[in-house]
Amino acid sequence: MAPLGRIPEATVARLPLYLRGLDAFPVGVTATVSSDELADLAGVNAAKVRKDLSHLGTYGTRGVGYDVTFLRFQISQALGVANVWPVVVCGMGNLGRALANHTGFTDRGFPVVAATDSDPNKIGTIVDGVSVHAPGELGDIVRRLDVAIGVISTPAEAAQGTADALVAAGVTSIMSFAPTVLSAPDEVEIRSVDLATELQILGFHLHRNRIAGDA
Amino acid sequence: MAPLGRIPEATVARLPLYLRGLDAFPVGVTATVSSDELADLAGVNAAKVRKDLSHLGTYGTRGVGYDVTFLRFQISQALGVANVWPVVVCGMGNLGRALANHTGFTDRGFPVVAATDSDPNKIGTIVDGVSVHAPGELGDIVRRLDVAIGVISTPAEAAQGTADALVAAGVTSIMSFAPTVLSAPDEVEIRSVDLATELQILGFHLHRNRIAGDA
DNA sequence: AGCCTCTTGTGAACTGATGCACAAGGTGTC
DNA sequence: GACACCTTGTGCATCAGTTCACAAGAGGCT
Ligand SMILES: NC(=O)c1ccc[n+]([C@@H]2O[C@H](COP(=O)([O-])OP(=O)(O)OC[C@H]3O[C@@H](n4cnc5c(N)ncnc54)[C@H](O)[C@@H]3O)[C@@H](O)[C@H]2O)c1
Ligand SMILES: NC(=O)c1ccc[n+]([C@@H]2O[C@H](COP(=O)([O-])OP(=O)(O)OC[C@H]3O[C@@H](n4cnc5c(N)ncnc54)[C@H](O)[C@@H]3O)[C@@H](O)[C@H]2O)c1
Repeated sequence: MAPLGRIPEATVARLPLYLRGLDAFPVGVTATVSSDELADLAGVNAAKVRKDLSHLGTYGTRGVGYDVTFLRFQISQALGVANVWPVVVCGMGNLGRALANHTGFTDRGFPVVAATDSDPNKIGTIVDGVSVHAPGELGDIVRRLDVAIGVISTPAEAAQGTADALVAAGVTSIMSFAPTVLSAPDEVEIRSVDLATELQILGFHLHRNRIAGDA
Repeated sequence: MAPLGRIPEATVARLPLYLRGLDAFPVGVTATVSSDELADLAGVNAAKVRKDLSHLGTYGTRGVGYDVTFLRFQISQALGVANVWPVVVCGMGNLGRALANHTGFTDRGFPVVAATDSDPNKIGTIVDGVSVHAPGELGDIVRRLDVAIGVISTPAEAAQGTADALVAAGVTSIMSFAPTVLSAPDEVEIRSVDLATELQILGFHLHRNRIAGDA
């Protein structure tokens, strides 16, 4: 019954999964989906689906389920997927190139519009359709291309400096792959994707099971 | 005072950060670190550091802090970082290549020992020192090279099949980049790294702020 | 020794998220 | 219209994780 109140963080993190789950239904065709089905498609449980959707003020129909088209619209609305948020990739190394070359981002409203790199051999080149600039031009790029999100894929040593430059240019959303802690003002949202840590968490469980197995 | 009880998931996820924070101290030199300092280095707060470390049964010294060398040893012990867990990368495209080429993983005990790809032009080649095999050979590879962790960087359509093959070969730890839900037996630990979702979460906050700003 | 300062370890309150269970409300059939 | 059948929406209990606040312990200084 919440018309448009605050949406819990945990719910926000699942909305994209629901949206993706709805891709299983053809567009334009009238269909309904139950919380049970959607739960399967998104890999969560049905109670969570219902509670999450209730935060959107979305009304399904009791006895029937949710109208797929309307639900898609509601979630898109909440996430603001109609917007296009231009992305700048800082550090066109192995990872940066993979990101820039990835079509899935552009499709979902996150086009990579420019890149920076400190390597003189890369500056001025165009990689996968993305032009590479000197780090010093970051401020210009952000303003000129209306960049909303900065991706940090530089070595860890350069990450904080890059973050500072992004913040100085007015970017308030950062996704970082550098294995280091970044500091920034509170209003800047930083999502740190730490793959080495992910592997270490897997390693922890392997280690624990091995010990348990031996005992 | 917990000697070696169950460690909460949230704590496990932070242990690698503490370990990384301790890199700020030179090895072999005697030094102590307070929960406050370590909190800064890991980007969390001091209370969390103390509670987390208390789960390891680690004892710091009141009035002084934690002995850096001993703490490093304790956390390493808990995470089992002394072990080496061989990794197979499934899908040597943009992302797979970046991962295979990344030295940071090998350094931390996660060497990429082989890869698979369905592209006949890639099968049989060696990319960045990693030999690429046909998907059908996955079982052999896992057994022969004692693979512990499977990375899925295939297109989403091929992800479930790849996961099934990994599980059939006895792999119980999977890190997936494919934007899809994977099903597997309960004993298999799957960590899904969904970059498009991460961006959408950033997009949600941008969207919300934009609305708030207009109001 | 006595005292002061520092920092840990932890009980306890609090917060946010999860999952259960069921009444409320809708559909379809006879 | 009445009844049988579904599935939502939500109140409530529960759980995990976070944060506070402080007593207890350790070192150092006089
Ligand atoms: N490649 C992976 O699979 C992987 C996995 C986990 C984490 N990471 C992390 O992601 C980051 C990038 O990894 P990578 O493998 O692409 O490294 P890389 O060395 O291939 O690329 C880094 C790029 O950043 C550029 N660079 C350096 N300083 C810069 C600056 N100040 N501004 C802009 N560009 C700058 C370099 O010239 C280089 O091209 C690293 O922090 C790494 O630890 C990478
Ligand atoms: N590149 C990125 O930055 C990025 C970002 C987010 C998510 N992803 C996801 O990661 C995955 C890989 O992305 P990518 O950009 O590397 O794609 P890609 O198309 O460059 O690479 C995919 C590779 O997988 C191989 N492949 C196909 N079927 C296979 C199978 N059954 N077994 C083994 N290999 C198989 C293909 O031959 C290809 O080489 C995709 O699911 C993508 O959605 C990538």
